[in-house]
Parts: sequence; C-alpha cells; structure tokens
Amino acid sequence: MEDNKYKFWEIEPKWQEYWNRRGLFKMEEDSPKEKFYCLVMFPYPSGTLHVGHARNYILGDVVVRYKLMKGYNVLTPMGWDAFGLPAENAAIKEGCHPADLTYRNIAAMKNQLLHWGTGYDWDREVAACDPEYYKWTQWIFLKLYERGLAYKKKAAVNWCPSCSTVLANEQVVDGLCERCDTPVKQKDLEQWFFKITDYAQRLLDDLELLKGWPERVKVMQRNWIGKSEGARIDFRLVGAGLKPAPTLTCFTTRPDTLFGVTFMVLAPEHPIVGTLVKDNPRRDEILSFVEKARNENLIQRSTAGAPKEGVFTGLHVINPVTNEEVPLWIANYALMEYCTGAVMAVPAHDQRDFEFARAYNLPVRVVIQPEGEILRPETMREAYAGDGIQVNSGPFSGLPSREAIPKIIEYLKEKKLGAPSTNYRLRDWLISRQRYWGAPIPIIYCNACGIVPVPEKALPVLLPPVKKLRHSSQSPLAEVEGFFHTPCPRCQGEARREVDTMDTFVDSGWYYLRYLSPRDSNRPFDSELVNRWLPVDQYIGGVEHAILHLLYCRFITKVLCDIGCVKFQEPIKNLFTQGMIIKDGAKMSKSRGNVVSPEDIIKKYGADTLRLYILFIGPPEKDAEWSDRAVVGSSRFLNRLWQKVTEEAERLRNLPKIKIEIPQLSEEARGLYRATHLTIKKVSEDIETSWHFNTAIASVMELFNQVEKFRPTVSVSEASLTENILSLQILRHSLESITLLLAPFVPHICEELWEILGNKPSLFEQPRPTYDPEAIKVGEIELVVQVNGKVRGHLVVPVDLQEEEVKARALEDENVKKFLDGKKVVNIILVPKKLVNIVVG
RNA sequence: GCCGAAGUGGCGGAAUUGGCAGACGCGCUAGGUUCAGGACCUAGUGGGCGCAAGCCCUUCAGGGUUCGACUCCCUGCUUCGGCACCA
Repeated sequence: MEDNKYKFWEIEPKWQEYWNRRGLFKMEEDSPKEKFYCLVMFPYPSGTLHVGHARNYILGDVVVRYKLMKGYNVLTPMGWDAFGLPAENAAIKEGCHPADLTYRNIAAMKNQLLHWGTGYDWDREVAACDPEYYKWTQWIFLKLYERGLAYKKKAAVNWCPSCSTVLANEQVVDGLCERCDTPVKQKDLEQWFFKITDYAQRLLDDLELLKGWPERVKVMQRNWIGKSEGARIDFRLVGAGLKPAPTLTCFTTRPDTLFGVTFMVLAPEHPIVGTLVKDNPRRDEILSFVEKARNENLIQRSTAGAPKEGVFTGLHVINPVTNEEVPLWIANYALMEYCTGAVMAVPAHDQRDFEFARAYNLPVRVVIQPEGEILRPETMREAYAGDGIQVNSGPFSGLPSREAIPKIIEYLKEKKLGAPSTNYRLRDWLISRQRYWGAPIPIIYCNACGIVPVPEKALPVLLPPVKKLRHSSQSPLAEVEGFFHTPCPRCQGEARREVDTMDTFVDSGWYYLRYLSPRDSNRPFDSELVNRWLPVDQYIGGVEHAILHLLYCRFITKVLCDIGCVKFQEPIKNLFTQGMIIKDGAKMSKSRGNVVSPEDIIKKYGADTLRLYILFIGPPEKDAEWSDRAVVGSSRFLNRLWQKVTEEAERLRNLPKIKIEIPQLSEEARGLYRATHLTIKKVSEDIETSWHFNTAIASVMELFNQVEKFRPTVSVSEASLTENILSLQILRHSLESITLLLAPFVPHICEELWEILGNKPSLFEQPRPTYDPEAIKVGEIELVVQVNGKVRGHLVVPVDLQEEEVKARALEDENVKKFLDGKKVVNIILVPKKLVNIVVG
C-alpha cells in the first residue's frame, strides 16, 4: 500500500505554503475579535538554531495556533537581535563585514523557522541592525538624555581585554567576561550610563503587578535590585588637622549595633583618601596598600571569604553616639560602588568586620546578647549577626535589638547625626561599548558647546562602512575620520562624534513596540496601536534573560510611560520561561559538540515528529534531557494515526450525518464517545491551566489507543442500520476530535487528515472542540475498597447508590472478608465516588 | 553564607483541595510477520514470593500528623539554579 504512506516530506511544505498564501498568521487591523499578542524572544542570528531554540519557537507556535482556534485576533511577529559582538568577532576572523554575515545568518535561520511550521507575520519582521530600526534605538537614547536619564561619567568600569570592550555589571559573571570567560579588569573610562537606579523602587514595587510571571523570575529581579533599609550615619574625622573637620558618612542596615563600632574602614578608591595622606607620616604605606588593592584582581577582591587586608591611616573618627574615637582603616573588603564606600565596623556582629578585627588585633565589643547564651569577645569564634537584647548601648540597653533599630534611627535624626536611608544593589546601566557592530550613540562633542545631542531629524547616525575591522583597544569608529569629524549642530563649529556604540540590550529593550508599525519612518512606534495591543499577552523565552533583558524592558517601558508615549507601566503581562534541552547532561553548545540539529530530525521523521517529541519530552518549564532514540515514539504515533485515518476515510467521508443521541449508542460506541469527551476536557485543561502539553499529548495517545481497538457495529439486519451509522459516526467524531486537539502541536499532518476526512481547510479556522457534559456522565462507577488503608478489592456500583448500601456491599467482597476475619470493624470511611476504607481493630 | 527549585522503575516522565503509585512514551523480553535488515503487529515488563488467586516490599533517608501520605509538618542528605566581602 505505497499510496497509504505518511509522506511528511510532501505534506509539510504544501501546508506551510498554504498557510502563507492564506495569510493565516496576519494580524487583522480592524477586527471585532479579542486581541492576543504572542511574543517569542527574538533570536540572535548566530547561524543555526538547535533543538533548544526550537522548543522556544514551537511553544510559541502552539499558543498562537491554539488562540487562533479559540477565535482570537493573534499578533505573532518575529525579528532579529542582530547587533552584537559574536558577529563582529567572526567578521574580523573571516575578513568580511558583520552585516554580510548577519544577513546571511538571518536568511539561514528564517529558512529553519519556515520548515518547523512555526507561524509568523513576516510582514512585521525587524532587525536591530537595520538603520530604520536603530534610528529609533538612538531616538530612545535621546529621550533618556532629555530627561537626564542618560549621562556620562568617568567610572571604574569592567574591561574585558579579550573582547576589548567595557561590560555591564550584568555581563560579568564571577569576575569573568560572560562571553569569553576572560578575567575582567578595572579601567577608568568616560562612559554613558542609563539611570536605571532612579527606577529601582518602581521596578521593585511593580513586580507585584506581574501576576502572570514565574515566581522565580520575580525573586531573581528582587534580589538583583537588592533593596536594603537602614540609616546613614555621620562620623567626624579627627587628627588630620583639617578645618572644619570632614564628615564621613556610612550606611548600615544595623543601627542597633552602633554602640559596638570599634573602627571604621574605607574603600581603597574612596575619594577622601587623597586628602588623608597629605602630611601623613604613614603616607607611603597607605598609598602602596591602595595601589596594591586597586590593582588586585577584581575576582579575588570581590569574592566572599577572600582574606581581609587593610592599612591603618593613623587617623580616627568619632562615634556619634558614644563620642569615642575609633581608628580609621582602609580595607580591601570595602567597596566604593556600594553606597558611600565607608563602613562602620562592628566586629562582634558582622562576620567580615570580625575577620578583619582578628587579623589586625582590633577590639571586639558585644552590644547584642542572644537569648540563652552569653557572648564574650575573647572566646567568640565568629560574629553573632542575629537578634538579641541590647547591652552596652547607653539609653538603648535592655531593649530587644529589633525594637532598638527604629529608636536609634529616630535618635540620630533628632540629633542631626544621621538619617533613615534606603540603599539598592542595582547600579546604573552602563551602555557604552567600544565596538563597531552596534547602534552609534547619537552624541556630538563640541569645543564650544560641550555635549550636544544629535537632533532628532538628523537620525539615524549611520554606521560608516569600514575597510577592515580588527581588534583594538579603542572604538573602531574612532579610526573612521569621515565619521567622527562633524560640525556642531548648534554652532556649526568643529566637533567630534561619540565613537562608542550602544549595548545590544538597548536594542532588545523596546523591539516589542516596533512590531506594531515596523515600517513607519516617522516615529519609533504608533502609540495608538501600541496602547491597543500591549502589554504583551504572552512572552516566551529562556530563563537566562530573567534579569537583564526583562529588567531593561521594564525600565524602558516605564520611561516611555513617563514621557507619555505609552499608557502602560509594564510591557509583559504573562511570561513563560521554558527549560533548557540538555544533551549528555550538559547544555548544548558547539564547543561541547552535543548540538542536536532540528534539520536532521526533520529529514528523517518530519517537522511534526520534531514538534511532537519536543512537546512530549516533559513539562516545558523544566529542563529536559534529549534522547535521539525516544524520538521514534512520536514518529510511530503519527504514522499509526495516519494509517488509521486513511484506512477509515473512505467509509467515514460519505457517511450520512445523523445527530448523535447518546441513548441510541451501543455500549462500545458510548464508551468511545465518553472517552473522546473526557480527552477533550483533559487536553483543554492541560493547555489552559498549566501548559503541560506532555500530558495533553499522552491523553490523546490514550484515546487513540482506544480508537484502534474500537470495532464499529456491523450488522446486516435492517433494524440496526441506524446503529451501524451511529457507531461509524462516533468513530469519525473521535478521529476528527483527535485531529482538532492535536492541530496546534502537529499542524501539518492534522490539516491533511482533516481534509482526508472530508472537511475544508484550514482547520485553524475551525473552533476548538468543547466537551459535552452529557457525554461524560456515567451510570456506574468503580470504587476502591480498602481495609486499614490497603486496597483489598473493587466495587462497581450505581453512581447514586445510598451510602449505607455501598458500605454493606464493600463488606461483602470476598477478598475483603478475609481481612475482616476475627477483627472488629471500628469505622468505615466513605469518600463519594472514590473509595471505601474499612478500619478494623 | 543567603534565596529559590527539585529528588518517583533501566530512561523521559504521570498522579496534589491527602484517596488504586508508575498514565503516556522510550528501552527491554517473548511470539508473529519479513529473503534479510529495518519497519510493523500481539503479549508482557518496579522488586520479591507464588501454578494461580493473591501476599509482602517500594516514591532520597529518618521521624510525625491521619482511617489513609509521592502529596501536609519536622530533621537530615543529594542535585540543580540565582545572588554573594552589598555594610
């Protein structure tokens, strides 16, 4: 039966072409239907997509097709996160232009997506490296600049010597460059920043609004923002002979330990250090320590548990509440980036201070005594950071430490010695990159006018062609004279362009807005459309973007909202973070050589098998181990389904339509009808409530196993003609239901089978089946009978049988009786429709 | 160190207002079909005892609550992820 073969290689291109022709994935501009914006994280055009990426896009496609069948007006756009380092590095290596490489990769990856049957509105395609796109990335920079949210400062920045660029804090992992694992160095450079810290509190507060986000992502963002509440406390510096005596302010979350301060430490980078060493007899010692600490590898210096080192300044500060003079040190564990760079040290109650005190023989003073033990400085082996009762704390002695905190803050405030303060770990977003392949920062430096933003109408600042890219320690654009040489837009005098480009996270921070009017050359996005279509109803992507990308999107949206360009505070209503696909116990990567190519699977089994296996592999939010062998299971199932439908099609297609009346069905047909509707219910619930497509598919497989066993009534007698037709009708109903239920998962084969069964395409314009409550009603149910919690028998009873009668029948069961023999029935527990448990003593 | 998630057959995984543990699939075993290989079909498949009916054990370990625990509580172990000299 060669004809009956499941020819996926013919079917799949045919339907892909059909959907495209029919415009199935085009959003309808004016439609009374409810909108649904389904967004998948746009890929970086690296060259090829592996099955891990496929999971992302297939999940998105399932949602899109499901929503189409539910009658939504669906927006399903796709684009390319096309600027970035890898393309530039590859271009240097190959001696070509990154644009050529990028567009070649885009073409290849687009082709992949087409073959997976994932549906997008390709008319809305965007690429971040397209001048028509980055023009508006630059526009966003200008808007932030106008509001004082983009600023330039000299800062010690993270410098990757291998990528020869600055990295954002977020791109430094364990002191190493996120991309190439090179140890990151500190370098002082003039850099552009976005003032995301202004939005720290709002970014934190509004996490509450994100009901449709996974909890773990919100927790990660919360930790990243890192809010700490406490106080700023001023300590007067003495001994330097300076008048007036300068004040050193430190931040603490534990004002309750203030009476236990026995010294203070400054970060080596603290600006006051320069002043302190003047006329200081210890000058050389101090400067050599500072020099050493500043040159120390950032990884070592900023790792918990690293040895505490410092140098005494010879100077003292005054504890504002005790008026006691305590020594001032400079120590490697104090960080200039966090808050004021000065730390009041309480060795008894802070582990780092404790280690430092022990190393340099500084006093330890206990001011909080825990319940049930007495701390003695001489015998302490570590700091006690918990709660307790205040001791040696002047007027606050005797108070529980929790209660002392607000009282001490209040006291400081009254005496003008300090103030309540909130601090965040979040730093401003460093966006300057000394690289070529990114959006140029639209700024001009004029000798006369200073920093001048490029006028909006002069956008885009185009990336100039370059002859040959190479690795260098400065921005490639600094070598293109025709680029940086420019008249000042204000005075027309001689001026210079900024030669740095923007971090690519700026590009991806707003792309979801551009999709609504991707070809509009007059504005970045159409506010009216954007306000109608956003927030994004469903965003799908990898959890690796939980912090950076998603935080930046939220930030940019809030800024645009403040400017009045959009009317919503949060861009993403529902977020789904899918798990990784693991191979041989590790993440797929070219260097590991464990990449599974979707194309290989498609060639052998077809795109629908690929899709089915990826969806069946496990719950989509969890990581899953890829198994080449297990793929055949999905292929087998589709083949069996194909065989069954094509075999039955002949007699089902021309079946006279008779309304299904449950009472007229044979027992077998009624069973199948019921199973069909239970499956419809189960699949709908799995999709709606949990996205557990693996169990949805399993239940369809179960139903299909039952369909294969089903034998329609074939009787010759005139009287049973209706029964014959009805039983075939049920078979047809089951097969059609299976086709409709599976359609979002395996769309090609389902379209084909739908047509073979005598229906008109596209089945995505069909409503999804809903379950018939009548169909799943039953007259009899099976109960479990337990004795002392162990299953001893089963009981089939009418649903509405009286409780007493059910109990009586349970006691009659032969096997149950064996366990009751000679024992006393203490209790009988009856769970309606589930079980009877007989408790014996 | 802090925060979070998870631990169930040979494997991926099912089962949650606490109610038959192991659905579905892979693999494996036996049989059929096939010139052969593959594909396909039928039956079986957590461990132990038994001809069978059935019985005992089993959801990381140990305790607890309950008529009943993979599910809830406590203690511990392991794995993974995030943050980390953040004052």
